[in-house]
Amino acid sequence: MKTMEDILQIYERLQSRITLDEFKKMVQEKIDLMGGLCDEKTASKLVAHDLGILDMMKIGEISLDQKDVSFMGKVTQVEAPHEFSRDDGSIGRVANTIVSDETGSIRVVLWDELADLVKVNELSAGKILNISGYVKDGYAGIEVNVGRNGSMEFIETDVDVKIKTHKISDIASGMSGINILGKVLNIGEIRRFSRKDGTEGFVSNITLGDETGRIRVVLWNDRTKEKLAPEDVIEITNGYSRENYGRTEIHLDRHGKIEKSSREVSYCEHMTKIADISINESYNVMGTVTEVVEKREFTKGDGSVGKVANIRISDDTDGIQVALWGENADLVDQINIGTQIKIMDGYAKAGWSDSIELNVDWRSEISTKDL
DNA sequence: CCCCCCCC
Repeated sequence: MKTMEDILQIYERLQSRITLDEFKKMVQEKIDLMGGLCDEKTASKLVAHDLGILDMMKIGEISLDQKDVSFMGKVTQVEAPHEFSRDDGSIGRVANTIVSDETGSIRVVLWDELADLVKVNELSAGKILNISGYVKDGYAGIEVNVGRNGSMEFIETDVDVKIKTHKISDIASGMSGINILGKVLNIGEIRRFSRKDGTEGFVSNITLGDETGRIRVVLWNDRTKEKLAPEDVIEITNGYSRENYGRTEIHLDRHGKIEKSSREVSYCEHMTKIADISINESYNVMGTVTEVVEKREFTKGDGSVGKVANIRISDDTDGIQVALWGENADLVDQINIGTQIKIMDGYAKAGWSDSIELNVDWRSEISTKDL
């Protein structure tokens, strides 16, 4: 009986507050009150509404267009709560969790008393929750905060969970909850930096590849401590993406996770023919040097000195201008007309007079071979 | 939350 299913589904969200019998009684009262003008399902919704429960959504439907949302999901990740001081001197607590259902995952931020539930391990991975909160564009994308007017209840049911594993080619700027299985292609140095508040931080980059492409991953602080080697297959969880000088990169901060995996990943380098290059995209290109212009120094906006060298390369489809920036400019000292060049992650931009120029910068890799 | 963006 379909109606009964619908009603039970609505009741699921109320079960921590009233018994099923009480609920059915309230539904009947509602029907009577409406003079028989509404059916059981509608009456159930009205009762739920009267009890302060909003229309329930699937996690995949939650967007910044909503203000307040209610949904049910399974806790798939919990982080240790952090303490902070409020201006009035009191100590606040905040805990981040990831909650998932069969349509997706979302970050749920719990404050104070709710965050304490994580501390005492009452809220842990696998628990099913009914959540009402407000949608916020957080630092790492969309999140739901359960504040004063929100609520969180434990419920006794199960939820199918589909943890989405992304492919590198699917990653666009502004995504959160990014999970990828990939192969480590490249590992950069760990750099230390000072924040405005005087504290110290660490950051490093790796390049990750899968069968759809390659992407730069920025590791922050403790994530830089992971012992990684080229060819390692890793699984990254709960990353977020941002755009940096025109290219999308994935960030992993304290909310993210890196784990080594024994699974296979077939990374294959996808090379693009020069004729297929269009602006504002990243490419891997192979070609022969047909022209070399001496490297030049120039003054940047901040007064410091920059270096650039321009060359031209060709393959069997076309030729293209290439700008070698910074340290890459020194490469012109060892290349000649006829040198074979392989560029990974070059970035095509509009050059002068309608041409396309392939930029080789600090995020690119370039190698040469003399025939 | 870091550092490079810029030439002919």
